Amino acid sequence: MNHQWAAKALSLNARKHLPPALFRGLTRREAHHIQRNFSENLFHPGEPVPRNPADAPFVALLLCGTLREDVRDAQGAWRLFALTFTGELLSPLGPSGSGGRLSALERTVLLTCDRTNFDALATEIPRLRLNLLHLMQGQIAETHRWQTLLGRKTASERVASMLEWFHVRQGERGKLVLPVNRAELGQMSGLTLETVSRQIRRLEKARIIALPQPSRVQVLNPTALHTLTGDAPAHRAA
Amino acid sequence: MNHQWAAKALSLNARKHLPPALFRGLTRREAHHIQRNFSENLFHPGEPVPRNPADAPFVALLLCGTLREDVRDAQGAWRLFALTFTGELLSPLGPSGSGGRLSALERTVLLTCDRTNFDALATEIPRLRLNLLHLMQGQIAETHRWQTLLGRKTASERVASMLEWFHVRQGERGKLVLPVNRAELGQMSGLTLETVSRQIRRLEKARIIALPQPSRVQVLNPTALHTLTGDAPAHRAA
DNA sequence: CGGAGGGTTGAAGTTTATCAAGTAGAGTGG
DNA sequence: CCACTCTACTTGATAAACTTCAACCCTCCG
Repeated sequence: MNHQWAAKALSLNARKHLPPALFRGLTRREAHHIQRNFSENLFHPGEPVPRNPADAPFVALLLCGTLREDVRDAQGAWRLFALTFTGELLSPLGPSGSGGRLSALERTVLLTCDRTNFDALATEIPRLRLNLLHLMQGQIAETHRWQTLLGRKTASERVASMLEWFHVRQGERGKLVLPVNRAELGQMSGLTLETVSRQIRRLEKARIIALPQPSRVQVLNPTALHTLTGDAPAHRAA
Repeated sequence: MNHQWAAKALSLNARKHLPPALFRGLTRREAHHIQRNFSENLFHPGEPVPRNPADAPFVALLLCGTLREDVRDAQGAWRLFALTFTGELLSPLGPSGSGGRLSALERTVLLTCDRTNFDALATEIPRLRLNLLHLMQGQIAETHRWQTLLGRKTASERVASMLEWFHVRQGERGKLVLPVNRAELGQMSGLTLETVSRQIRRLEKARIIALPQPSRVQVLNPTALHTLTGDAPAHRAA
C-alpha cells in the first residue's frame, strides 16, 4: 500500500504540518512503532472510501485531501452531511452505523489502523488511548457546533459560520476552496441553494470576502466574518 | 454511597427492566465483578450532577429518573440541550468539554464508574470495551437524528418527532410526561415556545394525542404521530 | 453553435418568529 | 373562602425570514 506518492505525503504532512493529535506526547520510538502499524491508503477524486462495519478502519487520519460524508434521508435520497479536511480525524464511530457513505473529493491519502491493531497498540501505549479520547471529544464539540448552527442561527450566520470554519480548517490561507456546490452547502446548513448563493453574494458585496471564482473564496475581513457568525459575544450594555 | 433506596432501584431496574447494553454478553460472574466496581449515586430534583473533567465518571448509566443537559450559547445564556431518560447511558465524552451542565429533573439514580476503574475493567473484559463502543455508536446515531430534525424538519415534524422519541424512550407507556416546559422544548428543537404550543395543540385537536394536563401527554394514535415526524418513508409513486 | 451544469437574481408564497393580550391552575395570605 | 399573584400556557395579529418558482447568465466543452 506504500505508494510513492502517499509516502511523500506522509513525510510532508504528517511529520511537518500536522500536529498529529493522535500521536501527541509520545516518544519518537513509540510514534515510530505506531506508524508501522498504520497503513496508508490513496483515493482518487470521487472514489468511495470503504467502511465495512467488520474490518472498518478504527481510526483514520487524513494526511491530505478532502472527504465528504453523505447520509440517506427518510426518503432515501443522499445528502451531504459533513466534510473532513486535511489533518482531521475520521470518526472512530463513524457513519457506518447510520448508513453513511464516504468518498474522496480530491486526491486523498488516509493513514488508517483497524480495530484489532489499534487495540493492541493502545494496550501497550496508554497515552494513545487518552489521545483518542481527546480526539473524540473534539468531534463531539464539532457536532455541538453544527447543532447550534442548525438550531439557532439565521441564514446569514450559517453561511458566515461555514465559511469561517472551512477557512480555519484549511489553515487560514489566503484563498479558501469550497469543495462542493451551493446545493450541497445548503444540505449541510439546512438552507436552499438560492439562500446560500444570496448570502455569499451579500458577503462579497460587503467586501468581507472576494469571489474570484464561485468556488474560490478570499477572506478579506476575518473579524467581520466572525462577527457575522453569531459566535462572537454580544456587546456589553453600557 | 449504597443508599437503601438506590439499591432497590438497582435490583428493580438494572436487573429486570433494563437491557443493560453495557453488560450484554457478559457472564454472570463478569457482570457481578463489574457491578462491584461501579458506584451508585442518588440525586434529588434540581440537584446538579458534578462532572469535573479530572475525576469525571467515565461511564454513567441512568438507573431511574431523568437528567437534563444545559449548554451555554454565545451570549452566555444557558439553554436546554438534551434529556437523558431511565436506562440510557450518559455520554462518556459528555458535555464537560463544551462547558455543559447536568442536573437531575426528578429523584435520579446513576450507576457510575470513573476512568481508571473502567480502564482496568475493560482490560480484563474485552467484551466490555465492545459494548461501550456500541453504546457510543448509538449516541452518534442520536446526534444524527437531532441534526436532521434541526436541519431539515418543519415545526410540526419537530414537535411530532420529539413527542415520539420521548414516548419510545419512556417505554411507550400510555401516558408520557414532558419533564420540561414549552420554552425548553423549543430550545431543544430550535423553535419558539409559542410555536411548540401551537403544534402540540394541533396534535391534540387532530386527536393524535390527548392532554389531560399540559405536561401529560397520552399518545392516542402512534401511527399518525409517526407519519407526522417526517421519518416515515414517503408513498411510492404509482 | 448548442447544451449542460452551476450560479445568480427577482417576485410571490409560506412558515415561523415576534409582539401582545388573555387564560388556567397552584399557591398564599387575609 | 376569596382575592391576589405567579407561572406556564394559549391564542391572535403582524412582520420577518426563508423557500419556491421562474428566468436568466456564465463558462466549459463537445
